[in-house]
Amino acid sequence: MIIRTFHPWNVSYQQAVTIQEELRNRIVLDLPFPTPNYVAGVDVSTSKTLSIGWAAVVVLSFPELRVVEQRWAEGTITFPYIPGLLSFREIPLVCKAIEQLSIEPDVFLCDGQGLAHPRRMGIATHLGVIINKPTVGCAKSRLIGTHEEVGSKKGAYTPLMDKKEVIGAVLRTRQGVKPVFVSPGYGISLKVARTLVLSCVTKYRIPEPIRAAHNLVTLLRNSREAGQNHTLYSCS
DNA sequence: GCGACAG
DNA sequence: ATCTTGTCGC
Repeated sequence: MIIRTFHPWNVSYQQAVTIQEELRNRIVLDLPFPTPNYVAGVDVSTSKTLSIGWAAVVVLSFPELRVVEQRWAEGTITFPYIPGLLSFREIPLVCKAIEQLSIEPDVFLCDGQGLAHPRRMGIATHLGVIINKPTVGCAKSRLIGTHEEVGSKKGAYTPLMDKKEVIGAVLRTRQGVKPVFVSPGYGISLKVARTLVLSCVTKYRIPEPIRAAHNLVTLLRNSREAGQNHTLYSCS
């Protein structure tokens, strides 16, 4: 996939916020979105000590949910984790992985928020604006917004509200576990985003594409940082 | 001023 | 996100 970045990543906190406010005007939610053939999952893992990280994008066929392509990238992580500015920390590396794709996914599921963000610029939305492809935010916890209790059955959901605006859905993907926070990233409606996430869930809380990407980055990190652990074990 | 706060 | 063991429940 060809990616054209139109803003710098090495920026200050204030510059990052300004960029988000500018990019907000480029959000589109009504791109054509037929039933997808390929759904990608995106995730990033960071080193516990060094300032490096790994990004992975895994493409699954839909609705079979079989892995058909996976790409990854290793690189320096410079931007700190600041709630609300996650995209400035993770997207540069994510783009390095996405660039290598030979298949062009119909939609990308991201581990984080989309519109459910103070400036409507969660990592999923930011990524979508950059690659001009449909994206969905699927976070494991809340950044902003309020909501009622969610039903206990798989598929139950309740709107996530910011003031009087619906910014996402709190979705129960499995009985007996915490719900996930789904919000449109880019080029997709909340309803379609929510049903897509549910369609990508099998027996786990997290939808398969994101799970696959998370497994890959975890594998990469472990294989790269195994050295210290092996030293500890060999002492006994 | 204080608390909350994706990954 | 990362650290970190066993343990309780479907």
